[in-house]
Amino acid sequence: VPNSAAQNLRVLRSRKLLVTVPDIANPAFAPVLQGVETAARRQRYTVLLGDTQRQSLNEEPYSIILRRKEADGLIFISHRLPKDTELLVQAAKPRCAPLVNVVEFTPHLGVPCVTIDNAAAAYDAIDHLYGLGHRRIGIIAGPTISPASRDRLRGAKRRARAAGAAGQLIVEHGDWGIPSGITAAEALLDRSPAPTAVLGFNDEMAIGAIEVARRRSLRIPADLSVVGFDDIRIARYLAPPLTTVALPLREMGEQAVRVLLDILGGKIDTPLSIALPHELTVRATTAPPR
Amino acid sequence: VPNSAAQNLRVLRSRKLLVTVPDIANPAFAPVLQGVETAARRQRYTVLLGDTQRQSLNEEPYSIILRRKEADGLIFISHRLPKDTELLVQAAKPRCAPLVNVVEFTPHLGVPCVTIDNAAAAYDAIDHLYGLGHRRIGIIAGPTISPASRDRLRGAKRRARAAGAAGQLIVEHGDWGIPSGITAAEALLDRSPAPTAVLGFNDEMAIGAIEVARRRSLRIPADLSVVGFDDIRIARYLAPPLTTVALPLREMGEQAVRVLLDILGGKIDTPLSIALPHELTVRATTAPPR
DNA sequence: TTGTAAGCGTTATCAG
DNA sequence: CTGATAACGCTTACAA
Repeated sequence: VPNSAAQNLRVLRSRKLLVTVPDIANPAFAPVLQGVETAARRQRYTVLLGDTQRQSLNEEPYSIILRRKEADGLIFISHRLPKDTELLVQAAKPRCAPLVNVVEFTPHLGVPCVTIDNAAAAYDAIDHLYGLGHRRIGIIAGPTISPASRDRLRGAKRRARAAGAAGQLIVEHGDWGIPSGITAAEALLDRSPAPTAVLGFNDEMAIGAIEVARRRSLRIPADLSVVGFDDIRIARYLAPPLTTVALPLREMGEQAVRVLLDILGGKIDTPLSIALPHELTVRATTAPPR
Repeated sequence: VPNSAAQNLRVLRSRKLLVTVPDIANPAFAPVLQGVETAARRQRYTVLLGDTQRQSLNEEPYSIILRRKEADGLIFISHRLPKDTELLVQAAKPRCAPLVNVVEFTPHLGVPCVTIDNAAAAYDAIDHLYGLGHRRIGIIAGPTISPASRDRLRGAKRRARAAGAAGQLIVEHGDWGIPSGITAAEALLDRSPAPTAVLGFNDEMAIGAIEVARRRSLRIPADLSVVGFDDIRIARYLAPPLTTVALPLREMGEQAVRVLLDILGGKIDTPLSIALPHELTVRATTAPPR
């Protein structure tokens, strides 16, 4: 059995892919990781894992990994290029640096990304609520800096404008975590008139909204409808089961590996970004308003 | 910036730790991974991730990684030694091979492990239910082959015997996933007399029990009490918030790294296993039986 | 077909 | 203290 370091040194290639996530404990990222891991193993690559805990500071050691050729490429779930990787992008011009974003980016900066059509997805979610008769809708968006969140906001507003009700859309921003969803939902429900429905830009923040409803003894969906984003594993087991925009998370991870290996293989004819289909999954947290 | 492969070849050490999990999407493993990642980075190690999807077949490529010196050591969450690593254990005798188990093992086979006192933890959970007045208790255990599950079963039975009610404990086995928890809970509640409380050996199977209660219109905790294990992040946000035995998952990951690095550093005076404290976290799924 | 040698980028050693 | 040199284990190219 050949020694890995010697082999890597000889061929100048590590057959390792670095994956950085903002927070492993976010249940939406696990399927992405599974997809990455599966696709990587199929191509005889292994996965180096980095958890940045959403701290820019924690990204630095990982950009060093790339520069040390400890990994051949990087797949990152983040709303920004990891610290110090701009250099790599510049250095690789006019070709692609071996970086691929999943989930959080929109086509941007010459960095390939694997996403969904975020605007259309949010449009669909709001459309569902309008179809049920809701007009005053609260949105728990992600951080204002997140491209995915911005796109979703754009799609949501477009649907509201189409109904001539853009002013009826009220927005709060969270950080994707449950506690921030709680805070945002409190603010939303304190408005008057209060919204009859809340759309969270991920399931965790939607869970925050459900928690606030519970605390205020609002029945879901009778008194308040809730829609999430992602379709994490427990979404269907919440009480009541969560209506949510399902993302093909696992496949997004697999596709990210494909794109990255294409870049590494020198196939520059790779499209710069891939949008996969989403699907509104209607369960039991949405109903007509009273 | 020095090249990693050359450096590794020169010093015959990769500063990488391989971590294999049976299923990344199990929310209990994420905090363990975070602990491992944090502790590893602190010691300037990086983490190679492997997801075995509970398939013995998928373990093989990872034992090769060790043999190729692609990683210096292995932390594994599994009820068995990964395929082909028995060889490493034998080869290292009488010293420790660089393998450490987290969460799933009990002191066993000369493989160091980081666990909790599983028997005591289950004893405490059953004791809580007895204290509330429950006598007929259903248990959703893990696979019969899992050492952790066996120890928990032993502790639960000890508490039941202490109350002279060992026969009142009824057991079904799941595979740690929600669907298996549903199946097991169905079987439990079909018994007559039906149990007034259910203890799941992880939170996901407990969620399965809650789901069955919902389907049968049993109110929790009025008609059925439920206790889980792990204290995953969403446990406190379930409706009602889940009573569960909290495991120090993150710290278990950190300790596993410490033990592994001690082995790698040749400190053979390392204790062969570490048991960390658990804590029964009482929330709202438990109450006296009607 | 089989075998031999060079060199990948470090670090550690040893001589100046 | 500074600078040349060998060796880590493999792959590949080339010669026998």
